Amino acid sequence: MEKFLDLISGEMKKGFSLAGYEEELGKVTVSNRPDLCEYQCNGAMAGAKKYHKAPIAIAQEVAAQLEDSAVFAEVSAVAPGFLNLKIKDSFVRDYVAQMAEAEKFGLNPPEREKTIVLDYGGPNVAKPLHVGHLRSAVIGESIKRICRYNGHRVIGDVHLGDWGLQMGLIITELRERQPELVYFDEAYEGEYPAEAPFTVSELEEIYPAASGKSKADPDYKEAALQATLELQRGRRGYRALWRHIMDVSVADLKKNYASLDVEFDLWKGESDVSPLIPGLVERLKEQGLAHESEGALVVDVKEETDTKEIPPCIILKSDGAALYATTDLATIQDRVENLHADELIYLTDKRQEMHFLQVFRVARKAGIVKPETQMRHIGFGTMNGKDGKPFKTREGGVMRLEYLVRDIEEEMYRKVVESRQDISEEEARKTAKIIGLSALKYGDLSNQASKDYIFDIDRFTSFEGDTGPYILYTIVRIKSILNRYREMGGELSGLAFLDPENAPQKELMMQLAGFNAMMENAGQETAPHKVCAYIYDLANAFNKFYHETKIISEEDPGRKGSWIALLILTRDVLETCIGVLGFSAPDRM
RNA sequence: GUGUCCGUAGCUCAGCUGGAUAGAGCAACGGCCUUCUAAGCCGUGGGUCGGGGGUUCGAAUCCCUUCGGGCACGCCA
Repeated sequence: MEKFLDLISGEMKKGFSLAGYEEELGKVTVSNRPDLCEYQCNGAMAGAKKYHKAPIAIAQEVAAQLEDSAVFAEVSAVAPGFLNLKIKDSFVRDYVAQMAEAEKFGLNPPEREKTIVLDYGGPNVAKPLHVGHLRSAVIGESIKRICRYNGHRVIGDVHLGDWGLQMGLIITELRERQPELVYFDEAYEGEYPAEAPFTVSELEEIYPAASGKSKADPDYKEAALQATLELQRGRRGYRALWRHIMDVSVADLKKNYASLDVEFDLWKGESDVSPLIPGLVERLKEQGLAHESEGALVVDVKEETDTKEIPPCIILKSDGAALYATTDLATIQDRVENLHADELIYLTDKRQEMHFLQVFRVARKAGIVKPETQMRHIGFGTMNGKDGKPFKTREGGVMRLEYLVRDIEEEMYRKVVESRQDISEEEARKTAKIIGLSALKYGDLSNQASKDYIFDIDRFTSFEGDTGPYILYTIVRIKSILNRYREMGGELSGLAFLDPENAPQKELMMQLAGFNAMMENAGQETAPHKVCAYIYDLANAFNKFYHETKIISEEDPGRKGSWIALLILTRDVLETCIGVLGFSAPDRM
């Protein structure tokens, strides 16, 4: 469906054209003076210079051409040259009615469907998720859903950190604690046990213990490095242990991500591409891109237009080991060759910008990606506490994601029980979980991803004003009316939209009409906060309408039916939007 | 030091491809529940858009400069 603003602009352009002006001047925007008009066009002022004419005169001529417009109820030229517009009720009504029938409420499919590989998550195995992983998961999940809704094929990859020194550390620590395990017996040739010799919580305790020791004891660190190397070279017992660590850890990670309604299509990691690294390094050497510098193998990525020094991208350390950039390049190769990615999007902390700039340049220079493959790094800001410094627990440590989610759910449970006496324990728990997730996610997503933001649990759980729970509350209100209507024998299908009868109703309809443009834009800009801003406006528009209109008690079946149709559409649009944001609404709250 | 992002109400943030009186939420104060969920609605107060200069008929928005802050700048990820 053509977008609402484009239709209006089209009509305005006709006006400019008929009056003898360039039609591009007829671009219409939403009014920034709602007291004066619904939409506005500033083209007369933009054209004044070109046509050597007073803007107000141009505006008046254009307005005169649009007197009998099927779109505008009112076109007035106002000093110094604004065109103030009001839309015909019937035009708004028709658009909304079409939207209700259309697939995806009139959102157009993309010109070209892309395969996008979205890299978000990035947890290290054997380490619990903490609040630092929250933004990546929440923003990434939403971008994935927004792009999918816009008609693209999106593959989400968690991209585990599963191949580094941390694995060697764990193996070394296990060996100290339980040297009798068969995994450490090099002579052993039989099958290894199916059960892991540790639990998740043990694993989570082992890693920091080992990490601490390696810092204090050089011999211990040497042992860990050696274990890492042997693991990577394929020592049987170590590979078996690694498998256990992965299984135990990934199961736990999946559980944690699931509690956030975050779901990855692929659980790949650094280890998956390690076989590709030797070939990749050879290729870079043969292409003459990689050369030795200060003992390391590097690729220069400087460009003439750079405004700053871009250091070369290190492919192999001076000890010959691969590092972050190397596995990322191998991963790009894998994603292009095996997943046929047209676009690669990475979601990480914005501090990694330089790293991705370097990696992307190497990938381009070496032809690892096609010239038309897009690569983007979306760097998000830090989550700070109320003091403006990186978020910490009261004790000063990093907060585990699990505990954060649990605390928010507890607080929500308290509030749900407080406001609803008739609720069962089970429903209260379930509802608290849903509301808690909306609070957490909306709180994050409503800020621009690239900016740092203040993470304030008290504010997010207060759920007044511009919050997730406010959106859910609005949806629940609608559902409640629809339920009542149905209980009274009302029909939910075959309802016709009528012209809006008052300003709040028209405002609500115009908000709805902006859906497709908003969703397309949010997709192009990978900007979940635009979806948040939209549903907040939409929820406001609905709540104003709600207070203005008694629906259930309305006796005229036509009006009532038309209002119900509007409610259904509002509910569906709101639920679609929170769906792409990554949360859902309960039936009651 | 170089680069980069940011600085908007007491607090948290929108707005930034230039347009009319700079918007929300929280906090403060005042109204609205016999009637579809008051987690709501209506209203009041609160701003030299960090400072200065420039471009423009018009600047929070574009350019320059200055101050303040975050972050990044070769073998971590």
